Amino acid sequence: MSRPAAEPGPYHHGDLANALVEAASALARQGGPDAVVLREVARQVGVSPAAAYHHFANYQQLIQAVKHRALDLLTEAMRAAASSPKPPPPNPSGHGPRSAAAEATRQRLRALGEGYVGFAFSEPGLFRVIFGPKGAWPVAPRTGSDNPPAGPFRLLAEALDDLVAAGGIPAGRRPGLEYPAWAAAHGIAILCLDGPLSRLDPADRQVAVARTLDAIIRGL
Amino acid sequence: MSRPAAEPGPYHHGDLANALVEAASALARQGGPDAVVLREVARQVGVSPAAAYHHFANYQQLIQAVKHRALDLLTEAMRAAASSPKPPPPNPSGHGPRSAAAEATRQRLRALGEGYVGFAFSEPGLFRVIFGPKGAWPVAPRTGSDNPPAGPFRLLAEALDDLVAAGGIPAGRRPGLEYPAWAAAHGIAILCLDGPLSRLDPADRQVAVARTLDAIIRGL
DNA sequence: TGTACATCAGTGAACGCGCGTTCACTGATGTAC
DNA sequence: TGTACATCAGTGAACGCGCGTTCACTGATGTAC
Repeated sequence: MSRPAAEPGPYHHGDLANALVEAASALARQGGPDAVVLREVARQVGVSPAAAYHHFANYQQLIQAVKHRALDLLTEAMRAAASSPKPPPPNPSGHGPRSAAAEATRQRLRALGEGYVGFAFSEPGLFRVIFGPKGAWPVAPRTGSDNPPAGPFRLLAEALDDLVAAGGIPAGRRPGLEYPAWAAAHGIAILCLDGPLSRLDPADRQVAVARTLDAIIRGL
Repeated sequence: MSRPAAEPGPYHHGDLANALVEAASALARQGGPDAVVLREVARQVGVSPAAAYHHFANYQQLIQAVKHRALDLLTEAMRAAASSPKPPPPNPSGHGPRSAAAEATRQRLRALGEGYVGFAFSEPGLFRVIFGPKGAWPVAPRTGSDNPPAGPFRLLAEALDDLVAAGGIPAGRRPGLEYPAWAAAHGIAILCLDGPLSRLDPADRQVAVARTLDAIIRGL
């Protein structure tokens, strides 16, 4: 873990604040929230622990910055997953024909979920920092808020709005649908990551995720 | 936190192992995993920290016992919620009539979910211990296992089997349905407890839970 | 029924660890005259 | 153009904390004879 400290650079670092956040994020990637230790962050940058206090009031501010950064990455992962074109699956039996527009939107919604869960699996450390106990949430997402902050919640809300517009779900059922959608994706992610499903082998895990997204989209 | 130590009892406690687990569980109830501190547990019981080592090999064994106990309570809460009789809700519009047996089973499934989430809200400390990072999971729940260990997972699996038997879902869709059901319940619980939804006021939270259970049961 | 003795279940002090944070300080930088 | 000086951004040592764990010990218990 503790590499030999970087060779001493110039006395003034120049951009220590960013360097600290960067190093802290790297530690978070590898080891989650518990690995984000102020002293170790300073060590990585090659600076004394006290130096950090010229740029952050305390530890909370540092971890908060890491959290913010990780949340941005999660948002970006979801956006990328949803915008990469995917062929629609064969029409599922038993429910008759559906509108192509609705099906496409549903597919995009599913891709958002896959992006979310995929990020959790590919960046478990960052995912744990985002939802871990350290640091507060920037803004409380609220249904019906006129302008929710950009992020996973807004992407989800917009996709659901689109699905209503495409006729995929009755408008009367729209309010509060973010909750089940988010809960399902988050639930399967966290159960597989840190919960009792963490012992599933990758194939079974894949199945669990697919079943979950299938079911929740069917149920919206 | 640290009350004045209990008055010294007899030199030999008599049932220190149980007393330690009990005290540790009480701390867990109030403060979650982080509150389960060996030294504090010993303090509560009125015994030196070293005494614990005559009954537990190490801290892991102690927290494991607490986890086990909490898991039993969760199981019991679910069982109780599912067995208390509830009148079926008015037939939801739009999907035509359903068999009464299926509807009753669906209702029981929902009650299981409510029991799960209700436990998370009424015993957040214990819930966090169950799913927290400390201590390992007793047994990995696996779909298709012949005899899964008693617990939430088995209750869920049985209810789903019953729903198939009652004709509530096609048998072909049964495999792996535990995952979406569990994920949805767990997801909404953990998002409301420690996640970004923790700022919802109780009424909104109630709505979020209801929507989630509605959607996932509809989607199974 | 009494006594020696092995065993069990406690004590109290200490160890080593790593943390976030503070303190008085000093080296580097840039601006006013 | 050079110099005094305020300000900024580092240093290194230390503080206080609480943790899990170990150690040599001692008091209580129960069993064999």
